[in-house]
Parts: sequence; C-alpha cells; structure tokens
Amino acid sequence: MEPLTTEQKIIEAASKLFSRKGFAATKTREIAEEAGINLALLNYYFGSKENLFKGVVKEKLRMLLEAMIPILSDAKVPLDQKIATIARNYTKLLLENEELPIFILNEWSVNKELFVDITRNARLFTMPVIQEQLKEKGITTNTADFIVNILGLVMFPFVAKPMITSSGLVKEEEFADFVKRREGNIVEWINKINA
Amino acid sequence: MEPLTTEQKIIEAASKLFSRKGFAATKTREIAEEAGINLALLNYYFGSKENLFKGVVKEKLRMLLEAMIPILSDAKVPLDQKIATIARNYTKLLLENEELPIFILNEWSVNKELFVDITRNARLFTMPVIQEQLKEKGITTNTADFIVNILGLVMFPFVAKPMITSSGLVKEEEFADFVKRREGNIVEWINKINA
DNA sequence: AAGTGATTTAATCATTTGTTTAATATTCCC
DNA sequence: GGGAATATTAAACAAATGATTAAATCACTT
Repeated sequence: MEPLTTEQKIIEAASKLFSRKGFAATKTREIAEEAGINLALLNYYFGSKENLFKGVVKEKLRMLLEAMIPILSDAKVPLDQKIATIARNYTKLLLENEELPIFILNEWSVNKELFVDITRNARLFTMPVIQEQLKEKGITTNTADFIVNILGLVMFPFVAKPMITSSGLVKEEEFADFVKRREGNIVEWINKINA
Repeated sequence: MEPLTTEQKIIEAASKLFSRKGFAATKTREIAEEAGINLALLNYYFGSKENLFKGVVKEKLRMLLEAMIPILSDAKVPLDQKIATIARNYTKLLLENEELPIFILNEWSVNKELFVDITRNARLFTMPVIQEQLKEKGITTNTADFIVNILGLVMFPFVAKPMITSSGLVKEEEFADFVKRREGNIVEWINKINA
C-alpha cells in the first residue's frame, strides 16, 4: 500500500482528534504530532485550524447521512426494507466509528453557523417519499416520528454509550453484541410501533 | 427576590456557557463577563476553571438522572406508570433545558475520567427492579433494551434537534409541539414494542 | 548539473488564556 | 468605631496557542 501523503496524514490525525475531543479541545500541535508532521504544514495545506475542521466535519457528516438519505429517498425501496437497511448500515458504521454521532450532533449543537454553511444546498431528508409509502400501507405514524424513531433506536445507544456502560446497564465488552442484537429487533420494533 | 450572591452569579453564568459551548470553548473571561464579576473572583471562589466545571457537570448530571432513577428503581410504581412518568418528566425537563442531554452525553464521551470521579459511588441504574417487573408481566424485552428504548425515544429528539430542524423534518417553531405529541405516543410505542 | 517550483523545517510572533498577586474596599463582630 | 476577616479590583505573569516567516531541502524538468 502507498504511503500516505502529508495532506492525508494531517486529515487522518485531525479526524481522529477532532472526533474524540471536539474543535476547541484539539490543539494544532497535537494534530501535527499525531500526524508526525511539522506544525507549519498544517497551515501550509489547510490555511487554518478552522478550515481543516470544516473539512473533517463535512466528511463525517457525509458518512452519517449517506447511511440513510439514499435509502430513505429511494421510492423503489419498500418501507420494511428501508428500516432493515438503515438499521444494518448504522450498526455497522457506528461500531466502526463510535464517536461519530455524538461528535456531529454536539458540534452541530454548539456551532450551528458552521452547519448552516455546510448543509446549504444539501437536501438532508426527503419526506415526500416516506410520507407516500406510509400512506400506502395505511400507517398513521407521522413522517418525522417515523424517521426520528428509527434514528433514535439505532443511534442513541452510541450517543449514550458512556452512560450505558459505566452504569453497568451493558458491560463495555458486551456493547458490540448489544447493538448487534438490537439491529434485528429494531425492524420488529418499528413495525410494531407503526401497526 | 434576593439579589444573587457572587458565587451564584458565577455558577449561573458558567452553567449557561459550559452547557452551550462545552468546557474547552468556554473561556474564564467570558464567564466573568456573563456573570458581571471580576475575573479573579472565579478563582477566588472556585479555585480553577476545571473545578467550576465539575460543579456544573455534577448539577446537570443530577438533573438528568433525577428525572429517571427514583422512578425506575421504585418497586411500588408499576411499569406502565414508570414509562409515562419518565416520558413526562423528560419532555418537561428537556424543553426547559434543551442543551442538557447533548452537553452531558458529549462531555461524558470526551472526558470519561471526569465522570469516573463524579459517578463513583452513585448507583446510576437499578436493573433488578425493572427486570422483576418485566418478568411479572411476561415481557421478554431485556432490561437494557427497555431502558435504552425509553431514553432513546424521549431524549434523542433533543440530542438531534439541530439536525431535525435544519433538515426541515420538524420546523423550529413546531419542535415543542412535536416532542409534546411524542410524550403521549411514547407510552403506547413502548407497550407495543414489549407486547 | 543547474534551475525551478513545491515541500518541509526551525524559529518566532502576537494573542489568548488560566491563574496569581498585591492593593483596595466592604462587611462583620466586639 | 476599630480592627479583623472577607470580598473585590486592576494589573501582571507564564504558558499555551494559532499563525507566519524565511531559510533549507526535495523532486522534477531540461
């Protein structure tokens, strides 16, 4: 495999540190050290810490949305399959990137202006398709609840992981099994909710 | 009403700013300005920024847990009533403190050591009571799922509020109605899930 | 091999930031 | 009312931090 370019090394280090600690707590010198590069290269390639952060956030947000939007908005995919696919996609994605949802949701909450910029011209959700499919099946649950319920059931365990594990509700070493078991259950649960 | 003491003014300002922006992004000078006090008083009363932060986190965590733990762990409260009370408590609490859950969950994620200190000797969840009550009613849902589902359904909309509103899924001005409507639905949903 | 542009480095700058100090003001108690 | 404890202030300090500079090195073309 190719060795990473300087630019890639910086992005990887920044991605890791920003995700773990957030924007303000991550220092440019830490990123440089983690990447194994000279501090000045960070500004040489990305201009500023903020600009680098924007790049990381964009990529992370894309990862988070891509597991959901294309599936939700595809009218050819039936509702049942949408639920199953989203549960599967997120369980896999978030097991590999546990800090992803809390990072994005927290930065979005703390730094709304940044996301106005990033999400401009980006259709985040396509409600009409879902609305139609719910109607077809005679389901009265409203569209927003439908989506929020799925996301809540699948994402919340990751968002609240420290609370869940440190309370003993789920042991740290059993967490992966816990969410994998939920993956299958969520499809049933959502169907029961909508019945 | 009594005028606030200096100590109280600092706590209120710190509480507001830490909740909104997190530890690292909040500067001591901002806190002092927001509180309308001299910068040195912060250290005079609280010793350090970190110590002040710990106080704020403790109080916020207490708020978040108190809406749940006493109810969950009370064997005299039947399961149905537990669900309804927790949904009601959190909807009210979080409408009044929208940043509360994302603040606590993010800081917990970012700064685990701090919470080891704070939650030491604090029984966060009491599973045996719930486990017994689920068994009595012949519900096969496991205890962790039961609790995570309730919390996810009730807390997730607040955690993901920026995403939900800026995507147009729920309009900002309709958000309060949205979660109030969910409050009643959640009881039904949880019962359906467990049926 | 020389020249050219891109990349990397060490050093430095200007601010910001958490904290402390020493002096002044205020409150409390006898 | 005076003196001791408490509270408040302005100023300063040292370290940290994001960014920049100018020189050095590297890669590539001719």
